[in-house]
Amino acid sequence: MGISKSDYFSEEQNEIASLMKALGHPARIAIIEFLLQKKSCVCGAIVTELPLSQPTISQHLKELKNVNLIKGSIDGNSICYCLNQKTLKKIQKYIQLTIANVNECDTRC
Amino acid sequence: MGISKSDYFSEEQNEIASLMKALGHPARIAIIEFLLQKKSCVCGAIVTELPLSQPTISQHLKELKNVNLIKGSIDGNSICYCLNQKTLKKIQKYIQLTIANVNECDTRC
DNA sequence: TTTTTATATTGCAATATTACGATAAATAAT
DNA sequence: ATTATTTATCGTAATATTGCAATATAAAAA
Repeated sequence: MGISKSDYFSEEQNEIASLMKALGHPARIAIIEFLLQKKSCVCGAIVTELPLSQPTISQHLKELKNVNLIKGSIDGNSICYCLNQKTLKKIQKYIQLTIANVNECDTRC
Repeated sequence: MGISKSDYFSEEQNEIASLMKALGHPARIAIIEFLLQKKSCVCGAIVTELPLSQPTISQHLKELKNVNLIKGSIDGNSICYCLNQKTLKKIQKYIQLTIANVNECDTRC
């Protein structure tokens, strides 16, 4: 249906899935990487950097903002976006606590 | 358009985005977590565990398999799915090399 | 061989995502 | 005050995702 039954999963599972989903587009990965390099954090610079139109970038920024991966602050005429350390650390921590200790398949497989 | 201009981004950006996208659904997060706990790695067990129909689970498993997050091996009548350590490590490494060293916004923000 | 069990595939409806032109809104510059 | 600049929003078309019933497939059990 295109609807995901989020009620059936834990809050953490839903939250992590939301964050992963937000990172699940190359443009948004590129935005995150751009902000990590801190070349600039002004929206216009991102629009210049990426091969997408201004409305499209604005939409991607909104999605990243919706899950608190970035935050934007008004800076005169323009808007300065920067990464939300707290949320990124949350992802990192999740990866550490789960994925980090995978083992090879045991004999059952 | 629903089409993402993947040609415009780097191979790594596209690959990471694909992996994140595959993790961008609570059911698939739940599947990964289930396999991490290794209660069992047979498909049927996952169907029993999750509140989704068998075809839906099968579809989610297919998506995880498509990006090499899991691999399945035939075990008689059933199929044993297990995590692909290599791919999970790739995610972990990416997180380490990027997200892990975020700093707070500087004076420009 | 027939039946059961386990998983995959097909087909389809509902919804979501992606992209962008046009336009709005809001501040800056002239 | 007018114009330019910057970002957001609206509207819309194209495509993708999600979910499941029905059905197919394939091995196991009877």
